[in-house]
Amino acid sequence: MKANYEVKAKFIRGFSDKTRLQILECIKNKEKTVSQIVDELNGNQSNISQHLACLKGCGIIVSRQEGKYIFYSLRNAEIVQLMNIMEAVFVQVEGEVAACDKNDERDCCSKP
Amino acid sequence: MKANYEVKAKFIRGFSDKTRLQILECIKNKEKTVSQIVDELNGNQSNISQHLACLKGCGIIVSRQEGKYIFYSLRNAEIVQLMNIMEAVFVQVEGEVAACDKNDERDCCSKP
DNA sequence: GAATTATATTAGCATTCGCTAATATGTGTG
DNA sequence: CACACATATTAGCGAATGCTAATATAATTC
Repeated sequence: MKANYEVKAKFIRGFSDKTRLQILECIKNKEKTVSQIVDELNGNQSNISQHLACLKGCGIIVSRQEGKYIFYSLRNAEIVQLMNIMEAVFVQVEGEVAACDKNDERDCCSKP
Repeated sequence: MKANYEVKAKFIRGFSDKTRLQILECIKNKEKTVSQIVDELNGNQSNISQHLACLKGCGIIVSRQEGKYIFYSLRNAEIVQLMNIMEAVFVQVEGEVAACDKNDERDCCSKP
């Protein structure tokens, strides 16, 4: 059981950003074009585009072109399942994690 | 269905680092002390300690003290399940994600 | 209680990351 | 072909992150 932790970390990092989580939620049930996503999230086109590239590079989403539109969707059902389990586990610890945030200037992770 | 994406992202970020993934794997089946982990991973004590604090702050692991030792273990069975699913989904996309790494200097996510 | 061992914290640095603004590419339309 | 619209890319900045080395705290042992 070898393990490439670097690459695995990169994969998971795809999920570890608030904007990317919103994008994933946004396209979870239905493929959407970039501009639809930008609209729904009320986001910046460049920013969303970059996050989409990230998610694609991480193997989390796929795209298909239709005329001048590009539709993005989750890669497959396993990704959906993973998102659901993440959510389920997250709600268990949410309070604790949020609390950890409160009392420090440097991030919870590296912070003293 | 409200959603605090900031906090959720922070939770997931706990899993998105190669050292933390190694730590989690290391204590997956059995609680371990800091020095055991440091030894097994051949790591830096300060570094490991900081990552443990991060994982704890993210609600992923818990600790208990026994004399001068502090034992760390995964928070609960759901975390194990999440790790397993992450692994299962990861192996599907591993090749692709690794490839994405190759050809760029800036990170896969933000990189041109 | 001095020395030892185990762990945590701090500080500082180099790198990565996420964002915005500007520009480029590509595709359809008059 | 000129123009509009959809998306991608680039550059640059400030903030977050991960690392190491040094120091602090806490519990243990002699």
